[in-house]
Amino acid sequence: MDFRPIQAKKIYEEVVEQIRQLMENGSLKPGDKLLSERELAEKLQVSRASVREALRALEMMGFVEIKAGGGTFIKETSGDDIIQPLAMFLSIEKGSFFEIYEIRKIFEIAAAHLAAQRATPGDLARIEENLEMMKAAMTEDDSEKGEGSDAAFHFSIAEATQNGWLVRLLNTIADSFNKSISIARRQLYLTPGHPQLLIEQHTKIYEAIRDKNPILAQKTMLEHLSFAEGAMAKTLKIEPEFKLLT
Amino acid sequence: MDFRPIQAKKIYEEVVEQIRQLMENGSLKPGDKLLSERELAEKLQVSRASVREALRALEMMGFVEIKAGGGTFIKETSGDDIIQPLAMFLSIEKGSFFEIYEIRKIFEIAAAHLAAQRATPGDLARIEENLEMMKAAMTEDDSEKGEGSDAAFHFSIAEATQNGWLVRLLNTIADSFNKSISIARRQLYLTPGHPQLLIEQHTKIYEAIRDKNPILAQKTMLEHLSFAEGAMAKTLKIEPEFKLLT
DNA sequence: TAAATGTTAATGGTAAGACCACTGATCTTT
DNA sequence: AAAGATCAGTGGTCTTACCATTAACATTTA
Repeated sequence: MDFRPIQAKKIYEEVVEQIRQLMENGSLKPGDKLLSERELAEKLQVSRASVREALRALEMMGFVEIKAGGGTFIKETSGDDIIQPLAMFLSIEKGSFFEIYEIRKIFEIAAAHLAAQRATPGDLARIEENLEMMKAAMTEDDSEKGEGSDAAFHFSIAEATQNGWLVRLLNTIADSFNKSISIARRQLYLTPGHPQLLIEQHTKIYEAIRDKNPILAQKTMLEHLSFAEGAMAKTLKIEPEFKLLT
Repeated sequence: MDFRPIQAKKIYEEVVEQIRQLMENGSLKPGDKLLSERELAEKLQVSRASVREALRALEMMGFVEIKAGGGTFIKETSGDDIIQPLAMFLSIEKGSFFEIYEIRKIFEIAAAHLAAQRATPGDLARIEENLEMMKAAMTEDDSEKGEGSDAAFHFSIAEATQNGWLVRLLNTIADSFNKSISIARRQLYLTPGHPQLLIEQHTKIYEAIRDKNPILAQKTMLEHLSFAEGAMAKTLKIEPEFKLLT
């Protein structure tokens, strides 16, 4: 006999699917207000609890925003939050320091390369601005400001690639990463001589991008990241598992 | 007066947070069985519905597996599914073809580079095996088998990097991507002359990795991906927004 | 008139109880 | 010992009820 299993899909998944399709074909646009939970339950012929579970799932994935007492709305900027689960995972998963950092290196190197090809004058101005802020932070001996402008520097380079997805992914990885090793990162700035080195490295990166030299940009970025990796690994007392990306 | 707003965190978020912390500090290990929904509700002094909403969220993010009638378990291989929302997003978001493909190129090129440095004899054997399967698929004119072995070929290269995270991320992106453009992908194999070209390209990639030549590996991989991108864009009638990654 | 205030209906948030289908282990029968 | 029946436990779903918040409307007040 050629029987096929009876459909046993969970109800909330069906609800998610229907809403997803409405978003896909454009019937639901960002900002739109969804039917109330009670109305949805009635229309779909399911309990309100099932509708709620579906909306929870969509909320976690960043597709809708639920306002208590107000209603449920299709979220405007889906995309940034899509990767929230990744951030959560990074807080749990231990011992993959070099694996994650390698991925970050892959992204950042590519970003530097692309930025050198595509950066607009406005992009360059932003990058330089962040670089100047780093220098100011050093002379003021303000390590917190230093870290902030450092992150902003890398962010502005990612933006210069004109690839929104690259910006989102790189940011998620870098943010989660910086959080999970904040101690080592702090140490990176407090070690005598390091601030000057970091500024030199950042300056080289900026100049390569400014001069529209993709190869040099990715080379200087790699040198910078490898240096930071080594310094932080030292603080964390970890040994690299294999040869670094070159 | 200096009042601060009362914390009005949603209950299910609190539940998620508590479970997350238990996973983070190791009290909950992969494979462990969670308390039943009813027990959790009693221990946490919340309703079962709230517990269920929390478990739904954890399920969507791939941290737990819920078996009807069996129980809830901490998932073994969290990581593959972490990015499921990404797959859903790709089905909604239009017009980011080149952005996503660029990210895929970044990953694949880096993977080829690293594979050439780190591939073990076993890795090389697997890569070659998939290459042979592609050739067989071509002589048999089996386009489905061709696509499958093509994906397997790229997967085995990613595995050869010895970086589990790279494998996971690249797979998620490549899978979602291939699904969303399955028509164009099919066309890629049905166009006269293309199968031979694809095999030539794959062979060059394999040889570069085998000869432990990272630079050549990433060059041949880029050529291959750019060719595929151009062919698929033609089918989809899309024009690149900017110069391709070089 | 216009701003502040009170009212109210709708909405999401939570709780409690009930029943069903499925799972897995135990017990019974063969 | 193997096969089948039994049964307690679990997630899946539905129903009902009440609370807290929101936003729109109506009212009062300066």
